[in-house]
Amino acid sequence: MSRTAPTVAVNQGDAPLRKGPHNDHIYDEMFAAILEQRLAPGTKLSEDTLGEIFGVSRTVIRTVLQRLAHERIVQIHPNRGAFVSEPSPAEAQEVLQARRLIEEGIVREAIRKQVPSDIETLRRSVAAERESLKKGDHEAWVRLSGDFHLKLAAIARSQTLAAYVKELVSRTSLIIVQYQKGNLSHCSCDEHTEIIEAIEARDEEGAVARMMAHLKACEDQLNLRNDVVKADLFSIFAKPVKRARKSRSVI
Amino acid sequence: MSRTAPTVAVNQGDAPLRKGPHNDHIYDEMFAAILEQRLAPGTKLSEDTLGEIFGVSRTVIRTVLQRLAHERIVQIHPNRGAFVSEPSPAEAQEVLQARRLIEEGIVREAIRKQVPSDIETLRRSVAAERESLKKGDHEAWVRLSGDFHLKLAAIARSQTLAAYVKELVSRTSLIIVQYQKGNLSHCSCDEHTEIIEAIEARDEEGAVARMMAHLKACEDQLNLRNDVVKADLFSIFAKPVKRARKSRSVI
DNA sequence: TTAATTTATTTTGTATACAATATTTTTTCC
DNA sequence: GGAAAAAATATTGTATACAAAATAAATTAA
Repeated sequence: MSRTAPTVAVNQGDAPLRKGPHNDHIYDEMFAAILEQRLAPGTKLSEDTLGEIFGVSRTVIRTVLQRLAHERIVQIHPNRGAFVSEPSPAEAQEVLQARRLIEEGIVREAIRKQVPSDIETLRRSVAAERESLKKGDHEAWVRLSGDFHLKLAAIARSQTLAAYVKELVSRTSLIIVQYQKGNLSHCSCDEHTEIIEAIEARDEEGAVARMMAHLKACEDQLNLRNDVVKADLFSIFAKPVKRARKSRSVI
Repeated sequence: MSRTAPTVAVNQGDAPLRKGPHNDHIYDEMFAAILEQRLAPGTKLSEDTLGEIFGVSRTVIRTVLQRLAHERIVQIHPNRGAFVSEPSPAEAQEVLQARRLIEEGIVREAIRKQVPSDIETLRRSVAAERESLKKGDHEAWVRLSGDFHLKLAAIARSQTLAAYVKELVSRTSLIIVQYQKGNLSHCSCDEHTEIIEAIEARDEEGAVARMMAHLKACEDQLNLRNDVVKADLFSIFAKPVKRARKSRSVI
């Protein structure tokens, strides 16, 4: 109501406007926005607002939100609405653990199933990643560095595992936004390149070790001590005030 | 329209009729029906019909169907409707492969994270499974034999992996319906018991080996030769008819 | 009769309307 | 002024209405 944007903000021009997988387009758009960290964790995703932005009714927005919720990058609180997920430290560790497990399996399978053109595909992906890093295009870099893992899953020829990896990679992106320690994220290009080389050489243990090291490096740049992150203001600025705060406000 | 069942068939009596997680209840009901093999693969899931049965509008049925579709036990064909999934042989192999990978990790983690009461829980689960088998309650047996794997995932303390296992177990149920070779499904109780004992003894390699053998036994009772399954009538009853069937109808 | 075409019916996709629940603002009371 | 209560507003949950597509039935042509 109070928004100033026009009714159709995204769908202006190219799309047939009333045809095809409207659904998928909006999903892709929102998924990319979260993956590329343009939407911060905790952001409220109002159905009305999104409907205005994409020029559709709440019905289709709802479908998209439920899909994103099932992929755990959006959280729906009943009667309260949808929000970009804020993974807890415990959830973050779960995601990283699941990635180690699944991506080890994927690396082993990729070594068996690979054909030469697959290696080419991986190399191009890393090249694009390096390029985006050089240009300082953060959004492209996040997308491409995840893309490497997706391509690996595709080489393992398992749509099932690929779907899980897609989910885990996007959740990892949310985790990094929330818990990254330093300001500069470590360059994954070299690690990706090493993994490619080990896969090409069919060095199974070497490839697995490098993948594990890569995921470990990712985890090491996180601060998952939940006491620090979720401590409330009182425990941080704890001045010795006589009368303690009363039982926390009931809302 | 032509159905004879009354408008409210399931929701008669106990439920508050207008409150709470209506959604979840219908989801549970449909999930159980598919898992327990009361709904055959390929069954059409009409929105109107389901709405009548559960006494709700298509809106909420739609939500449930989309959720089931994301879990891959229902397939939605755009503009055609939702159907109970019919996993292809290739998909079946993917699912079994994913289970081997993920459940190996879960077994290892369960060994580390277990407390004595966890073993009790597992034992009770297998006892119930054995009981249902003795009573010849097929539906309960299917549910309980899957439940063992879910409980294992819970002991590994990973909701993420538990969700994946839940998905894979229910897909396995559909796969067994479609591709089981003999008529009698092999008794998993003993294998489950062996896994429990190895976990309790903290015999990691032994527990993993037993889990792998268990999943292998499951796969071995399947006939995944896609030539047999999907061959059309002509190739089976191939009489030497002069004029071959004309180029297939263009719709 | 068989096949193709047209018409009718059914079913899904989306928008909208209304009810139920949260949230915000205003009012009241101390 | 500040907290509590009440009213007003906004947002989600569900049902319904209508449009688009697919399926089924009926008609026509060969």
